[in-house]
Amino acid sequence: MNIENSKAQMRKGLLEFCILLVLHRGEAYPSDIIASLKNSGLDMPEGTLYPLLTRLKNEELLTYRWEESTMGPPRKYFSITEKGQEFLRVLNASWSEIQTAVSTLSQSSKP
Amino acid sequence: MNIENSKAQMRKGLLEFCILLVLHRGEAYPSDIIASLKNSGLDMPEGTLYPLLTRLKNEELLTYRWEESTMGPPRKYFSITEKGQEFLRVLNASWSEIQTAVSTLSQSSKP
DNA sequence: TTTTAGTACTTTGCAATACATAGTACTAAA
DNA sequence: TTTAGTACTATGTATTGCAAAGTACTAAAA
Repeated sequence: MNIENSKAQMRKGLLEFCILLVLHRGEAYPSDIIASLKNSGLDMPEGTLYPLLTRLKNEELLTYRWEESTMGPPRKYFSITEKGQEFLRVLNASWSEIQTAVSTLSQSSKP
Repeated sequence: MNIENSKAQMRKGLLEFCILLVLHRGEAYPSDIIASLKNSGLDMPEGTLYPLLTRLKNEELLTYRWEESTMGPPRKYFSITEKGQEFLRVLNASWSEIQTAVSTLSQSSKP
């Protein structure tokens, strides 16, 4: 059990949720997303983000458009779809339930 | 993307954490643990719990003792070790960080 | 012009893990 | 001596995060 990894484990189930939260604020391209997540205290490597974006796009929760960049290759700007918004609401509800459950487990003491 | 599963995904990274939280309250055998978790809103099937308990025990975060039962086969009563307590503190810190991160992502709006 | 560096997207393969399922074993009651 | 209820164990698989290597574009340096 390596301690460094405990936060990473917890984060894993929240990856899609966090991506959708970021894109809920407006369209962004992958480096933007990674920066936003890092800024909030969550690290997500490229090798994780890109496949996830592709999966979310295939499920029609996200869409994207190409935009030329003067600083390198063109960028894929992703944005959340209406279907994605609906799913985000579900995830928000799930997140609340999880928080409540953990909170309950933390606070209760044996009778 | 099946909606029924979104909560399950989020829960996955918290399994060990929740088991340790339950045992922090006092020793319990697997059926107790499953009942406690269910009572808090988390379902954990046997096929998940037993291997996890074995892993945590091998890492010396848990220990157990056998106790005879009049209602069937003997039970394995698990309890948390000092090492487990320390690890639980780490997990609590990680959990706080995750909550803060998600909260930040939820509340921020694009400038 | 060619090379190098920086940025961005893509693909591949592996290791870890949750968990469904089936199996073993014990007790008590029918 | 079956049957049912409870408890622990073992096996096999599908998913998934992610490291790492690869491709492609632009701009600046040599």
